[in-house]
Amino acid sequence: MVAYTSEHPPIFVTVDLVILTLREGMFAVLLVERGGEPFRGRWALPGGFVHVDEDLVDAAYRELEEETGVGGDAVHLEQLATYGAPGRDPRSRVVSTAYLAVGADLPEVRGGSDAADARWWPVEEALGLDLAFDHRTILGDGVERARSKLEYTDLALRFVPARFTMPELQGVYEAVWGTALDPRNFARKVTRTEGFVRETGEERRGARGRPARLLEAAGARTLMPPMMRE
Amino acid sequence: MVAYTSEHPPIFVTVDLVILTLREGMFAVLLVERGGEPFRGRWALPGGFVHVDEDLVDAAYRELEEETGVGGDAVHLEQLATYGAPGRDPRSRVVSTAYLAVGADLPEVRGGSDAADARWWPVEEALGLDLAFDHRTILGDGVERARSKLEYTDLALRFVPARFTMPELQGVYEAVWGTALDPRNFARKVTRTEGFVRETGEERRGARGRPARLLEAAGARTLMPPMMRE
DNA sequence: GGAATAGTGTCTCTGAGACATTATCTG
DNA sequence: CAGATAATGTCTCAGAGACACTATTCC
Repeated sequence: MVAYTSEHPPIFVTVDLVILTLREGMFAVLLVERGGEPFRGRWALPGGFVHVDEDLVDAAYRELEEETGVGGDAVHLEQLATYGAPGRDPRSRVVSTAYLAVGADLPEVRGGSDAADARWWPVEEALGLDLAFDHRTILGDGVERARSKLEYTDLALRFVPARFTMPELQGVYEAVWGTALDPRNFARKVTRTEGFVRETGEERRGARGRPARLLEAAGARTLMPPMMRE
Repeated sequence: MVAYTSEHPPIFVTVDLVILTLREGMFAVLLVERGGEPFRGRWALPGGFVHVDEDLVDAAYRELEEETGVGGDAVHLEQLATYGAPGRDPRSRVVSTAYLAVGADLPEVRGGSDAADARWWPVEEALGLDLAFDHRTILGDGVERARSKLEYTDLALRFVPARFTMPELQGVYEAVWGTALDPRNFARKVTRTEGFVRETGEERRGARGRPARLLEAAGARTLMPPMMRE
């Protein structure tokens, strides 16, 4: 490694966020409509520049809070990948580190500091949009990461509140994977996977039908054996 | 996203490489001894600055070739993660995207353009070194990525030549995972995993003992069902 | 023929997948 | 009591893990 000289010109660094949640049982992602050039009027992932003295993950938390109003504790955040092709931003060389955020029932949003509009999109619809920059690729990678992490980690629990029911948890898997699962096999699998969920002893009453028992996380971060995607 | 102003100062971007191979059956990583400050005399991952008009992955290929003399085709390269804590480089703000490289029996190396020395280290030893920057973290992440990708992808085949024997393949798993495997169960598993390996019809003779049949890759990139790490 | 290395079969157990009925609540 | 929703058990099949001997070569 050599000393810094003009041979190694600086590069702009941004973070972009793939923020996933379940809204009314639908797998959804937050997109913002661009208010300025380039790509004015096109939908994009929320994101922004990294400050000079700011860690990448802190920049991601800051953008997350700015866009959703939700603080870091309530939301799972993990690095996805870094996208750095020259020309991905027509203005200048910009390298972007993408983060995946997952939260339970994140709030409705409208507008933003520097965006014309912002709203939740059903993930399948969002994947069909012609997004700004290389955000279609990033979104696809984020969705795939979430889908595969449902298999072998407790990521599904980030899509539901601290207390949840077995049918709600099954709904997470069904919405994110886009498949139907058998409730008998699902419940058996969840129950027998050591440390995944635990009974709270309480029930959720008041709705139609038989009351559902409330569960909570039991602490395991990785699932052995994993859940099977079909 | 706003326009570029002095509010968003540029940042230096580098790539670092975790280059893994098997040398005489030992799981090994390439480290370079730093010839300049900071961290002069400490061991580090090979890496360097990204050029202004160079894609990140191209910078990684370039560094790989500079350090090992091996071109891209022979080596598997994938992005690992990006490390961007302020202060990780004492000189200025540097964000580094790390890549994982895996090749079969990569050549001996000595010295380098900008390094005092370079050599292959047994991975376990390297993990015990006090590496420069945050390279201990990066190395740990790279090794864990390789270990887990042996389970569900054909990454093991990148550690061996195009034609290889069943005991050689088993040796990859044993060296990288650091565990002993049962040859009967191993061969059954490999053989029954659709598209993993195929017989070439040839044998390797000339060594002591019964000749080993030569196998080759059969094309599958992901293994279903996965190999099991103990 | 001896040393070295490659190659293989069986049994048991665990977990996945297919499948329909009963239980408990609200209105 | 009707409608809605939650909860659960059995059978079959596939794959993992434990385990020891035979086959083929070189010297």
